[in-house]
Amino acid sequence: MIRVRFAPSPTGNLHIGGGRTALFNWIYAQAKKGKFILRIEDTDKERSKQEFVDEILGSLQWLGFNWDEVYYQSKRFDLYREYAERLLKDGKAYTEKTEKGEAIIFKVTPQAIQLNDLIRGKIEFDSTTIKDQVLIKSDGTPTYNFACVVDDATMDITHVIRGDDHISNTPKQILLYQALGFPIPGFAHLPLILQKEGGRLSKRTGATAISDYRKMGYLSNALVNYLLLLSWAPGENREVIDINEAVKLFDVTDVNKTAATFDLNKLNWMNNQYLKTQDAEGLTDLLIPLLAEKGYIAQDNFDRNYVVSLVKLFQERLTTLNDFLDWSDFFFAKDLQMDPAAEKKYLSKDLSREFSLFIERLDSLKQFDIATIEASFRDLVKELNIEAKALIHPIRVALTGKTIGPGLFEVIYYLGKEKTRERLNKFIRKG
RNA sequence: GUCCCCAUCGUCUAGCCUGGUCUAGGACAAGAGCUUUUCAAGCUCUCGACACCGGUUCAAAUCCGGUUGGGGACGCCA
Repeated sequence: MIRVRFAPSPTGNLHIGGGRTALFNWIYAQAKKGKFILRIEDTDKERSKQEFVDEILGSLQWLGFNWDEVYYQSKRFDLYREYAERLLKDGKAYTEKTEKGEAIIFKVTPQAIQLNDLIRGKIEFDSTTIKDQVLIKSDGTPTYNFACVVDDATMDITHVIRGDDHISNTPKQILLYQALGFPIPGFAHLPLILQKEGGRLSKRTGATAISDYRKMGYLSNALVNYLLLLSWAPGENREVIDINEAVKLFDVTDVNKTAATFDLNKLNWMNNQYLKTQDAEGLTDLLIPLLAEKGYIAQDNFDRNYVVSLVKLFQERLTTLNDFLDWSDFFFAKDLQMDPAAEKKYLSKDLSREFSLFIERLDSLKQFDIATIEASFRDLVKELNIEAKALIHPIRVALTGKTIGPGLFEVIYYLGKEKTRERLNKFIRKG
């Protein structure tokens, strides 16, 4: 039975890199029908915060990485001490006193250490370049490397899948496995995700938290798909791939060795791919709380079918969920937000006569549906002997406040006769 | 400074293990066009890479060595 773990430290949010590590652990567990274990590494009492634990758990759930077991290192201090004392008794460790208390330190003996990485192959280290390792700090808390080894061994972790930045921790940990007589798990070191400017992803140059992407309106399955493509490919030039399909094809040994740059452009593209193919009802479910928050709809009293229709109208042009909020405002807001540049460009000219005639036509329509609206409009421009777009653009701006948006006749239909008349009237000069 | 990892279009990658089928394929971005009612979407096309040097070989993107470049680690942080 394969057992993998994701071991975040609750000293900050779950960031892109952590999410990606969680993804590869989770997907490997799924692929091998093993267990995915979550371990909260909260040994640093000063920096660990409950709010971060909640945030990390929430983000993992949002991403869809459900765990089979969860552990907290802060509850296992006795265990770490027990193993440290065993090493002490075996003469493999020694104590050192400081003002604060007594630390237990592991004695590193000279030897060659070989790591057979599942992704990178053989890596050799010379232990003479490694200092003696603190196991238990003088304040009684375990160090990262020690707690990590004791936990991975006692939790029967078979494969340690983690970031590249842990490669240099691995020989230290292997020494501890050997000293404790624990079987050594398989190791797979994932390449790091870099930012465009070079170096690791950092808050300074953009969003790093998984929750940030959620807030910006990215779909979890799009984000996961994008992250999966950073250092792994399903083959056959496939990119948009269902996670269940990916599970069938995935193996950790196929992961790339090269660090990848996080590219927002491609994430945007990916999100659009998911957004436009997603079921409109499901999308509506995601949008409703956001619309309510904006005050566009009342939480418990709104026309759901109407919202679904609007979602369908915008769906294929959305990059993020938030685009819907920004673009569909004119359907919900009482006061139209007018883009001044758009107004200047399309509504400076007096179109009173054209608008009035169009309103008359709308009013006399036997049927108010998209096709009929369009037919009567086409008829009108023919009669006026003007180009359709010469009137379409100004009307769109008058109705939506924008130069962009869905087709005009859909807009009129869903806006309704009343609002259409009202908004066009504002641009009809009396006299 | 020491140790470690990595190296195909601007970006993500396929190919590399098991040399020849690679005048290196796909996607994003960029540019052009088509469509058109704007913006998207869609479709077509264009631009664009095996870091460098040497070796092995009849043959190297693919194997080996070095150089350069990039990244990471060297805490009683995790």
